[in-house]
Amino acid sequence: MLVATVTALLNSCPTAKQAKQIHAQIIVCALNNLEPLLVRQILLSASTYSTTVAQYVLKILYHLHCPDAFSWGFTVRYFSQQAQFKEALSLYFQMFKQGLCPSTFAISSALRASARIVCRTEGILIHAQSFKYGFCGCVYVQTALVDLYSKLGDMNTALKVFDEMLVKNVVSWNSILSGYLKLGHLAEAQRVFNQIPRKDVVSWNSMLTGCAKSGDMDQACLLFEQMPERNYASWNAMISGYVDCGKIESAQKLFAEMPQRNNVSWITMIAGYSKFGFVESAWELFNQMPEKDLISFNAMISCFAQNNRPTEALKLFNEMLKADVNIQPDEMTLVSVVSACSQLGDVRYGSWIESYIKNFGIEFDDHLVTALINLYAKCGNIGKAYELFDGLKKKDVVAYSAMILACGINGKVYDAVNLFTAMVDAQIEPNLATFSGLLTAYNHAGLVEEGYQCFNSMMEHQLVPLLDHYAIMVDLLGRAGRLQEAYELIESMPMRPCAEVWGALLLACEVHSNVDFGEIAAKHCFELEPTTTGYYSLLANIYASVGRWDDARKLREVIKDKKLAKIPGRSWTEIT
DNA sequence: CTAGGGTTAG
Repeated sequence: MLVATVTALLNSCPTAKQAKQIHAQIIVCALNNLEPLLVRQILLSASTYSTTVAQYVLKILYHLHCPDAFSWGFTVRYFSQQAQFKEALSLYFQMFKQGLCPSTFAISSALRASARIVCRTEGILIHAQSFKYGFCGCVYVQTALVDLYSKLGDMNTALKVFDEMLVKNVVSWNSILSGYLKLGHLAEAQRVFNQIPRKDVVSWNSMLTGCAKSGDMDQACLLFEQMPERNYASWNAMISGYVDCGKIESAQKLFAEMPQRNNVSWITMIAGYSKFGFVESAWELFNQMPEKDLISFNAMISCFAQNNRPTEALKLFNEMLKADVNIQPDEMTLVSVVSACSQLGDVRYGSWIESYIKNFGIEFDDHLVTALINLYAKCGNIGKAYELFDGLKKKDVVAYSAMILACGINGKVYDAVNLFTAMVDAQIEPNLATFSGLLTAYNHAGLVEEGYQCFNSMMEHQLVPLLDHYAIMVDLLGRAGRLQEAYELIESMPMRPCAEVWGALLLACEVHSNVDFGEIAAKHCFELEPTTTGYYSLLANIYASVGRWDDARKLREVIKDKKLAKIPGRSWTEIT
């Protein structure tokens, strides 16, 4: 590669991520035999992208006159430490292809990389190589192997390697412990924990997290009190445990009590608030954060997107791109941004967002593609949605549900049903959202009996219908004119019906000019959402349609008063 | 080796 080409490439690179990938290419060139002086020039220009890369480049240059196994090993380790696991692995295999004998350095780093991104085949291959080169007695290699097999969930092999270790260290103990915890074998983990000769703070934290994840906060508390030393991870694991079991107040209390907070603490709380719909509290914390990083922005953007505040999500996204903040978004950012765009349901966002993704050099991973399916479906581009769906590497329950809904809102009931059948055939368990999509499909097609059957079949999948499912059913029954049944369904609901549910009935009553149920539905809507004038209009329409002009007029008066009373508040939100 | 952010819901 010529200096000019590489330099131009780097200068035109719009994202740090792409720049990093180009670094990787350059480093391979460097190690592969380019003239040192030429490469030096390239690397120095590359190093302007980050100080860590600059430091690294200097070290590489030191060895450059002879790209030997040591340099390669050093490089693999560097990438592994930088959490660039894919790059680390690919470098390792390139080195191997050159016929160079790997060092324990390279092997243990490559194993670490394959453990972190759970590359089964690669990991096992490297294990075989380390055996071939006689490195299986090296503690670093052994420790990495124990961790690899624990992360793969293969505890038999992990234990086999572990038992062969002449010198067991606390890291290998901890790897075994986290292996069992990952599988949810709490009792086994506890047994291992008790056996660890010199437990360190990681051992305690792992055990604590295991208890918290299984919902046993009492045991987690006990461990937290007993542990000889606490670090950030200990406190954060406790906070995260409380958030997971819905005890947001306890989480809040610990957050306030902890001696020092790091970004993980802040983000755990923000995500916790988001989960339970406390958007204002999340926003307040976010603003108090001293050093906001990518993940904190992602958490906050996701909070807005998940709580039906798409405009604020997009606003914050723009905020992070501003020069004074300048944080590069990643796949996860875009997933929330795409979700926000689809909530706004504006066709224009489709191409806007795609060009953004391309400009930022972001990969279209399955999550992002699923979010895009929804976006295109909402914009009515079902063909594009299908195209994306077919291109998915792995179709999971979310992907199927998104596609079923895509068909549902675009009037393709039979496609939706076929997808559902295909999904069940593929042994993928439908969830609540799957049924939302399917019911939506039946609703759009006005297929009452099928919808009913579908609703009732939820029980067969051990699913209890949520508010939304009831809302769709009420809408379906109501539009079909089966108002009595719709009303009875509402009455049979195990949870308190929200305004949306009564609103669906009210709307149906307007369509069918039914005063009796209309009045009941409206009464509930007025109670639940006194400021929404739309419900008053609906009832007024119903009165008008049966000739009760006086009642209709009275309601229109009420609407006028309410609108007047609302003006100050509304204009305020519109300005900001 | 432990702790934080993602997709579906007329």
